[in-house]
Amino acid sequence: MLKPRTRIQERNFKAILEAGLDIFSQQGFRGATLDQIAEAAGLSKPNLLYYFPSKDAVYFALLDGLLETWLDPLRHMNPKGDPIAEILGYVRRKLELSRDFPRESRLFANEILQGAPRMLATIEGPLKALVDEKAVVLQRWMAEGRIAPLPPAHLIFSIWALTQHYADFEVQVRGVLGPGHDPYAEAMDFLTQLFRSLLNPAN
Amino acid sequence: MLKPRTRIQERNFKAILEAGLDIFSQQGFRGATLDQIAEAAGLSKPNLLYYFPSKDAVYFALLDGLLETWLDPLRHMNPKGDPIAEILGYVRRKLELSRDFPRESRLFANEILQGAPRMLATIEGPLKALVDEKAVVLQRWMAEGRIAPLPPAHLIFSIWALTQHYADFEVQVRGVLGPGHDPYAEAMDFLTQLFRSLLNPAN
DNA sequence: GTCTATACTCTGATAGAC
DNA sequence: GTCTATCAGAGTATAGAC
Repeated sequence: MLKPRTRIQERNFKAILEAGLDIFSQQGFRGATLDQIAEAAGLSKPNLLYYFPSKDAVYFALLDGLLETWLDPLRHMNPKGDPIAEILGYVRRKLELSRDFPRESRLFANEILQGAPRMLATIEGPLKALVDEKAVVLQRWMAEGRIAPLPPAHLIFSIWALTQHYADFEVQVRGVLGPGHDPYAEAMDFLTQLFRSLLNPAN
Repeated sequence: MLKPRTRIQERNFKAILEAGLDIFSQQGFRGATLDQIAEAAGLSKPNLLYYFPSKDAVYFALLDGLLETWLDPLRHMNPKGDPIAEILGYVRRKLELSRDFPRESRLFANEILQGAPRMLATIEGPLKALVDEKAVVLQRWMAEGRIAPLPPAHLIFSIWALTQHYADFEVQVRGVLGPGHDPYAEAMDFLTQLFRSLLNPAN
């Protein structure tokens, strides 16, 4: 993969990644074609392949660039903060990611749906490690009676599932709600209420 | 599409649908190839096309056959039953669907992720109608103070998101949990607790 | 750096022998 | 009913002119 040096290269490089995100997130890896990506980027197909040596290279570049952004909110959960506030903050940031970066969410969803052929190592490595680390924090909060006792990994799964649903199944959400709704604003209130009652140690 | 008449036709017909489910659910519509499906079904490609006139025909046959099964648990929610028991029963049946038919769940997920090009009418028609109908029931239960007041559509979304996550993101769930777990059994307990606390009218 | 032309492979679908 | 052979089109990637 080329390292961009000039201003034109910089611009084309970004245009390709932007177009790739558009197409890959909607069609999956195999469904996307270089023709579509090149056209969306405003380049010829050979020119696209001047910047990236292959279709795979574009896809990998997208996956790599995204992972950090995606894991960041969980990393950000502070073991020394107030448990409820920290978890609700995580939910909020994760939902904002779904709202502001739905294509990125769908790109991941496609990859996982297909059995994560290109990300299994990441899932079983860094992702599992991060979840395990945060599970310890959650369990301490539970042991101290500051939040209700729950299986920590499944608590994290529930946050992922509920927030990503609004990006990954956006078509369905909007179709079922009909016009005149703001799905993400409504989701924010609903999820706050959901996790408040779930985490309440009195339950 | 051929109507199966002999025993052999019956068997091949089912083999094709079974193989199609395998491949389409993993690769999405565009990613799947007739070669893959034919091989998985133990037939030659031309022979497959003797039973179904096109790739689309196989895909549509799968979508059609599934919709009923998928909507059934929600239909089954009884307006005259006990609210908490009815909703928890719905959660349980939906989770059992994810456990017993994960490929079907992923087939739908793929379709929705790609913008539901072949199912938008169904979503905005029958599916929306069913959700609207059940939303009325849920709102009555809320008005009567038998469950906590919540946006009904989002309550239903949360059931879909939380149960389907275990099928659609199974690779991730298993990868993060590591060996020695029974994701669905754990999910059943967790989701029961989650919806009990969420629906509790005292909250 | 970018384009035209093209090589080569894969894929959906058809023809026709048996 | 099933197979071999094959077509037309789309797809990834490369060569080479400018």
